[in-house]
Amino acid sequence: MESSADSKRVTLAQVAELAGVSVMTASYAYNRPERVSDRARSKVLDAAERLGYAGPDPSARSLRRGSTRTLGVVMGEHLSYAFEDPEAASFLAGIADVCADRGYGMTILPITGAADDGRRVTEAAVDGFVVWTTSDDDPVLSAVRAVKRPAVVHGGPEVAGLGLVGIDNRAAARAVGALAFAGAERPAVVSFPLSRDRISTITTGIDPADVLFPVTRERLEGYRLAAEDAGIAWRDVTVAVCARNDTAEAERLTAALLTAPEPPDAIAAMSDQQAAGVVHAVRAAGRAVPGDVAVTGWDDAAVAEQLGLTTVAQSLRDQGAACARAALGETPDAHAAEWSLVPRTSTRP
Amino acid sequence: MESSADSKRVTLAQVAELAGVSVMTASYAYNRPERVSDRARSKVLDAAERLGYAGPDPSARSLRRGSTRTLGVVMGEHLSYAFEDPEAASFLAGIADVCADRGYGMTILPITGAADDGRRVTEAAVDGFVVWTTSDDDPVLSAVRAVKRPAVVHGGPEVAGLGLVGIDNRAAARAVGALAFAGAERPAVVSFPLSRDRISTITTGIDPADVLFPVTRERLEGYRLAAEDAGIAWRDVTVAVCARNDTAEAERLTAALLTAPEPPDAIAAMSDQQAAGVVHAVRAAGRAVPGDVAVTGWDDAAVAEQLGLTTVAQSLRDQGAACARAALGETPDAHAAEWSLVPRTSTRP
DNA sequence: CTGTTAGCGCTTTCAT
DNA sequence: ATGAAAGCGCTAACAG
Repeated sequence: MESSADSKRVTLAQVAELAGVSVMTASYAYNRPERVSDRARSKVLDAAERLGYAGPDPSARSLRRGSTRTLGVVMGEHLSYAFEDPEAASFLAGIADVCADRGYGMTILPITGAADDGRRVTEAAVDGFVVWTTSDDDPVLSAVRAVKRPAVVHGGPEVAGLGLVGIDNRAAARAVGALAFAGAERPAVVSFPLSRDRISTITTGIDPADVLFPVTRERLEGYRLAAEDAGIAWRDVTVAVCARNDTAEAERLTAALLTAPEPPDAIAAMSDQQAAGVVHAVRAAGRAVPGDVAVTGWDDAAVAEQLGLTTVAQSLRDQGAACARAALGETPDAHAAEWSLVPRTSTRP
Repeated sequence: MESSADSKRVTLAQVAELAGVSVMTASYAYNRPERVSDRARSKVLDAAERLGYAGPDPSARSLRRGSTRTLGVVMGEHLSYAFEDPEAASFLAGIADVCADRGYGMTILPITGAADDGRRVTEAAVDGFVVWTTSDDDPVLSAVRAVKRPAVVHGGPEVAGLGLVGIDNRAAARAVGALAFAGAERPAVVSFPLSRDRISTITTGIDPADVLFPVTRERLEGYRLAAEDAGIAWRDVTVAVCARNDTAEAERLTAALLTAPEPPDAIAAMSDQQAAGVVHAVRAAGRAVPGDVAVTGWDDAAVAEQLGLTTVAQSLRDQGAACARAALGETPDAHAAEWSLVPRTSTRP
C-alpha cells in the first residue's frame, strides 16, 4: 500500500513527527540502528513506509557529512571512447571493483573536449578523482588540481599535487622494441596520437620530446632506444600515427606502409588492438608474420594470445584499482605498476 | 601563486567578505555572470583566487537546487561485467552522449549482487535512474521504484512506475529464428542465463514462461514460435544456457552440442559474441556454416559482419540515449525501439 | 546591479 | 536511549 504520488518530497522531520519521535531518533533509525530501541526504530520505519519516505536525501547527507561517497572518473575528451576501448574498459572495471567494495559510487564525468570541461570537474559532487592518461596541456588537469581533492592520474602526465599510477613505459617499450626490431632493417612504429588534435599521419624523425601525450612520448622514446640499440637511426624509423586506438585504422595505415618502396620489416604498435590491425594488413598483403614483418603489441589483451602477439603485459584493471584506492586516500599517491614482456610468435626468435 | 594547503574549506561567504561584496553577488559571479558588473565579478574572482576557493560546493548546490545534475546507471549484479560486454558498453556510450550534451554526470552504481544493493540505489545522489535489463525478481528494481525519481528500465522487466525502452524481442527472435531454422531438422538455441544464479546447462523443453530474465524469456518465446513455424516441436529443441554473454563459453557449449548423437543443424544464439563462439566450434568440429549448421546472432556487432552472421540489428547506443533522455524527463517514459533483420551468409538461403 | 532573508534536509555536537 | 540546537554551503525569492 503506497500513499500515492505524494505532493512534495517527504522529509525526515515529517517521518519523525508521524512516528512520534524526534528527528534525531528518526535519523538514527537509518544511520545507527543499534543506538535506537527496536520499538522506536519500527515506529520510524512504519511512518516512513506510510509516507512513502525513500530514506535520507543523499544531497543533504553529503553536505552535512562533508563527503559524497562517490569517486569521479575523467576519461578524456571523448567520453564514449572510454567504453569502446577494451583497455580503458579494464581500467574502469578496476575502479569499479574498489568502488563496489567500499560502497562508493563512480561518477564518470561528461568530458567532451569543449571549453567547459573544467566546469564539469569543478561541479562534480565527488570526493576524489581518477584521471585517465591525457596530454600535458589538457585543461582538465588544472581543474582537477584546483578543486584540491585527492586525485590520481593514470599513466601521466605527472602533475604537482596529483598522484600518479602507471608502468615505466619507456623501459617497457625499449624491451618489447628489442624483440620487435631484432634482425630488422627497416623498423616502423604504429603510434597513438601525438597531440590532442589526433591527427593521423605517416612520418619519420619525429622528436618524442614534442609529443604531448606522456604515455605515447615515453613509448616512442623507448622505441627509439630499441632502434638505436639495434643499430638503426631513429630518423630512419617510420612512425604511423593513428588518430585513435583502433584496429581498423592501424590496418589502413599499415597497408599504406606496406606499399612504400621500402616497406617495413618490423612494426611495433602501441596496443594489441593496433597490432591486430597490423597483422591483418600484413597478411592481406600476402606477407608473413614474423618472416616478412615482425609485429609487437601492448597490453596482452585476449587478441594478443589469439594472434600469438609478442606484447607487454600489464594489468590495467589492477592499475584502475590502485588509482581508486589512492584517490580514496587509502594508499600513498604514487605507484609504479608492474609490467612484463610476453614473447610469442609474432617476433623473430 | 597559491595560498598553500589552507586550513579548512573555503566558503563563498569568505570569498564575498574578502571581495567586499555580499554573498549573493559572489554567488551570481559564478552562476549568473551576466547579472553582475564586471568589476564586482573580477573582485570576486580575485578574492577566490587569493583564498584558493575552488568554486561553489557541489553538494551544497545540489541540496539547495534540489537537483544533482547527475544520472544514475544500474548495470546488474556484476558491475565490471558492464565494461566487458561490448553491447553493454554501447549502451553506456549512448547514455554518456546524452549526459555529456546536457552537462550531466553519470554515476554508475556499485551493484554487487549483495544484500545492500538496494541501499546503493537509495543513497545515490542522482536525479534519475537508467536500469540495464535484469531479472523480474531483482531487488534493485523495487529500490529504484521506492526512491520515486524518474527511472527507465532497458529491455525489461516492465515495472509499474518505471519507463521501459527496448525492442520487441519476441518478434525479432521469431523473425531471425525463421532464418536460422529454415530447412533445419534439429534446431538448437544458445541462450543467456535463465535466472540470477546464472547456471550453465544443456537441456530441452524449458518453458520460457519460467525464465526470470524478460529479454531472454521473450527471445526464447520467439525462437519457440520460429521452431513451431518450421514444424518442429519446442520440446525437441535443445537449449544451451550460458552463464554469461561470452564467446568462449558459447564455443564450449556448442562443442558439447556437436558431440551429441544427433547434433544440431541450426543454432540461434542470443548475441553475436555467442554466435561467434558457435561458429568457431562448428568449424573446429570440421563442419560448415551454414551447410552443416546454420547460425544466427543478435545485435549486429562488428564481429557479425566479419563472420557473415545473420543477425538482428538494433542500436543499443540509441537505446541508451533514449533511456537517458527519458530518465531526465525529456521524453515520454516508454519507447519501442527499432530493430531489423540482417540476413547474411551464416544461414541457408 | 546588489543585498537581505530564509531555509534546502540532514547529522554532528552536546545535553539529558 | 533520546532530544534540542546549530549549521553544513549554498541559492531562490524577493526587495531595493
